[in-house]
Amino acid sequence: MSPIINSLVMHFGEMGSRWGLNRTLGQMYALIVLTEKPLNADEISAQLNISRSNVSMGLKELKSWNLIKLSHIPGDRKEYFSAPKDVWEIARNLMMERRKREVDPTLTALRDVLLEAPANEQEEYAQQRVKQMHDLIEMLTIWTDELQNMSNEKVAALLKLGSGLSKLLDMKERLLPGKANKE
Amino acid sequence: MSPIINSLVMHFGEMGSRWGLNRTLGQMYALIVLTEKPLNADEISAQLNISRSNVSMGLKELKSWNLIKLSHIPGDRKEYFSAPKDVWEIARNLMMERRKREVDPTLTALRDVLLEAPANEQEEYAQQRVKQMHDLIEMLTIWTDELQNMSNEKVAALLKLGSGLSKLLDMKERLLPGKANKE
DNA sequence: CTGAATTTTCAGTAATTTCTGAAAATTGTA
DNA sequence: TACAATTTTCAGAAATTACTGAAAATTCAG
Repeated sequence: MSPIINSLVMHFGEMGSRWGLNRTLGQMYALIVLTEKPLNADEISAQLNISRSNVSMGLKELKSWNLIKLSHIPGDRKEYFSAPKDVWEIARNLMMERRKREVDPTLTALRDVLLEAPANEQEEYAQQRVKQMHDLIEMLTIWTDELQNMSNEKVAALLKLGSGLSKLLDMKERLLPGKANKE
Repeated sequence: MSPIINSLVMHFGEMGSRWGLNRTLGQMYALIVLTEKPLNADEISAQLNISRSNVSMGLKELKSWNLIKLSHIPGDRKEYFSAPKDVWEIARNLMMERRKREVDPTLTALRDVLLEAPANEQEEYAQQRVKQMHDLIEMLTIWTDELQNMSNEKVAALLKLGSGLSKLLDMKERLLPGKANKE
């Protein structure tokens, strides 16, 4: 493996655990993303020195995250894997899956709590905090939905706004003062 | 512990591991956030059935995330802990710390790779992908900086935009077509 | 200062997560 | 359909991470 690719594979291995993945998954995905031609499971297993079965489990996981594409080579029965060529697509899918795993269950739990009648002072306070959290998380959720549906170009434009964002908000406020937004 | 609080403590315990924390940390923070009066380490230890030393380590971690506030009660030598009353502040700090741990090191690693001269075809392809990732992550970083510096009200307004966001972008494009934004 | 109260550290243990090899299941071709 | 190629599953082993109790360090009132 080329030194550059190797160092990135190592790095993403380290980071893998900090993101919801794990070391092997991070390494596998780095290798797949950085390699131009699709790889089969044996190649991945050999390059990363991990067992064939571990690769199989890793690929299953990456599939469930929608992070890899499957392809075939004529006359070869093996399956070949590659990453979307578009980093935006990768980022989108990552965001979506993380939200599904990390945020959605909490939103549900908070909603459930809000349906209960508070039994005393303490619970009243707790519910008030739960309400705040719920509202914040719900807004974030709506936002990420919005990002999902935007074109790459539009998301890119939005991100490029950077510090212009604040100004844009002010402008909007001047043009459409206090106009309520529906979701 | 009240049933409502208990169920949330359990839930955040579960989720703790999916976020960069761990079970105990999630439980501790849920308890602190949902309890109105500041808690001391012994109370936390008792309520959650975890060792005093574990609480100490957890509090150290929560401090490093800027998630808790320290206070004292006159005539009591113990330290008391509470969460910011403002969920935005919590969300902000969480975002900042996660970025520091999960994104910044990667940005650095990607930059380092971009400084190397590609040795062959493979490396050339890899660098091209690294460039894409780098640019995307850098934009995200600038954005989160921007969010850090915005007032709560402004962030709230931004989040509330929800699906109005897309329209706002269009509007901007009409008014200031193609205007470049500096960071 | 002294010493009791409190907090922190840390080596060892417990719990959890990840990884492997062997076996089972699936796939596609002849 | 039969069978070789390939992939998946899964029980146990290995590695990692989290937790504890005991001891050390710190803090602060007297």
